[in-house]
Amino acid sequence: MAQEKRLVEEITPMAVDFAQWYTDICKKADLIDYSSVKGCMIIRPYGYAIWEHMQRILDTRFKELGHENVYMPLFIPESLLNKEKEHVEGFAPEVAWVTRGGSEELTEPLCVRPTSETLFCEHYANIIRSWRDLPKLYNQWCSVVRWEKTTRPFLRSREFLWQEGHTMHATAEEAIAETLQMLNVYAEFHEKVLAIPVVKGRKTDSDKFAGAEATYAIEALMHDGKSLQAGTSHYFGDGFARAFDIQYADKENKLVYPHQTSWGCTTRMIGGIIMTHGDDSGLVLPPAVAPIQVVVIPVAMHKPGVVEKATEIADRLRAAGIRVKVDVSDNSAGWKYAEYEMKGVPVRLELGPRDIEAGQCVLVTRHNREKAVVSLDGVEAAAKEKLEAVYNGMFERALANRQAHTYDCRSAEEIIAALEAHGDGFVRAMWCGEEACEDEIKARTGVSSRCIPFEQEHIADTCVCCGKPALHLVYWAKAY
RNA sequence: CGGGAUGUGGCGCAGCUGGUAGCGCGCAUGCUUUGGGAGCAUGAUGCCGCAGGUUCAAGUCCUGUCAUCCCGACCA
Repeated sequence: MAQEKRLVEEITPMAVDFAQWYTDICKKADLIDYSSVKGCMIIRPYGYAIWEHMQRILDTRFKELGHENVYMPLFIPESLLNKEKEHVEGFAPEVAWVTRGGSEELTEPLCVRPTSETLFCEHYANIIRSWRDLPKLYNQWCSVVRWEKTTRPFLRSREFLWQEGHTMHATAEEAIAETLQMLNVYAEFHEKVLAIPVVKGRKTDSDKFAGAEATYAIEALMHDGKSLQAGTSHYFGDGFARAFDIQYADKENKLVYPHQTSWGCTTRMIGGIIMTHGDDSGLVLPPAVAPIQVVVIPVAMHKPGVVEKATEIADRLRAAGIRVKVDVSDNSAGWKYAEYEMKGVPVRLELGPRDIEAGQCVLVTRHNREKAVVSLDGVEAAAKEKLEAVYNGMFERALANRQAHTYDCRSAEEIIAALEAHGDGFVRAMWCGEEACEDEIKARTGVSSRCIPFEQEHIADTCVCCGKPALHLVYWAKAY
């Protein structure tokens, strides 16, 4: 029996082993391969194509908002990295160093950038002279290196791809507005493009970026109830400007310090897609970033006219602006169904001799496997409708999952009980603002503070930990 | 970085008290098939993760190392 043979045994079920399920998808959907260096993954064409769509959409948005792309060097001299105290203390433990060039020891070690604040600052110090030079709205797409101890594909690799925006502004107000604007860009990108609902908020001081005055982040809840920080935006005040001696002459000809921001998001978002939308059959891709939006599967391919018709339909869809692949390989139709489900293709179009005769085809949406028979006349519009339906279905399902796993708690005991009863998820609880309470909650319940959400609610008067008057509602969760 | 597990054809695994490496899937070729991972036939593919050591002899024993996974501490 086919059942005994378990032909479809590619992916470990989520319920059996979530981490293995995740890794299986990364490998079996052809997103990545491992390399010979720990934590450095090979992003394969299918995975990279997803990243390219993310890049294209974000880059367009950044440019609409006035940002310009630049490229900064890969290396940072040790002395430059050391200029801002908190920054270097935060990053030093995970920095990779180059100490030799060819056969010569370098007189000064070079750090492989873990982030580029220092490089941008050094440059800004040279080019910002007058209030007329502001704002500076720079962004770069690059990879950075952080020598992580525990690594996982997309979620935590030693080298990862990202974009980092670094901006300089005349006033604090303007810089803060930029910080929040970019956080909103990220939030909107996640919700409208990736179909991942996010919580926007501010990080607590203990979780702040090294050297930042305030760090804002978006947090998304994954299938296993853990939270993924999916994008961050930092406000630096003039701290780096002072450390790097960046000054400009304002309109009164006084020398003043500009105010700075930085913001970034990474290939980690691909991990977020996997863990938000994936299922036991594999990846489920948001249509907007899917390398293949519609896969056309000719059924009974050997019969005359089937391949021709499938190709014709594919051409029509392509002409309508849809990313299409028609699979004419000699695998069976069933094999192809499974294959493209594994790869998360949002819509499958089945076309066989009976369909052709009837002037119709079958459209199957990946996220819920619903089949619909549609007329070949106007198949373009039908496919677009389905892509829209996939997006909507994905977002609603992810939102419902988050709501089902968000718990309001008033004590550590309630937190423990809620997680025990309903599984890991977001805990919403009031906090007094003391780091000691943050630490204690983490020690007692396992959840750490994720963010202080912009959308505040007053669900209790007192801190969930110490019972003193509460300052904020905080989202807590186990985190990636 | 601490605790645990695992490295054997592309993938999944077997290989006992050391004795010249095997199975399933996949892959190649041919024929028959094709609406949910097709069948038969023939065939190819191994520095047993890597480096040392013990031994007449190492996939097997010992040491080290690298990688992957899990649990902690740290982090996008």
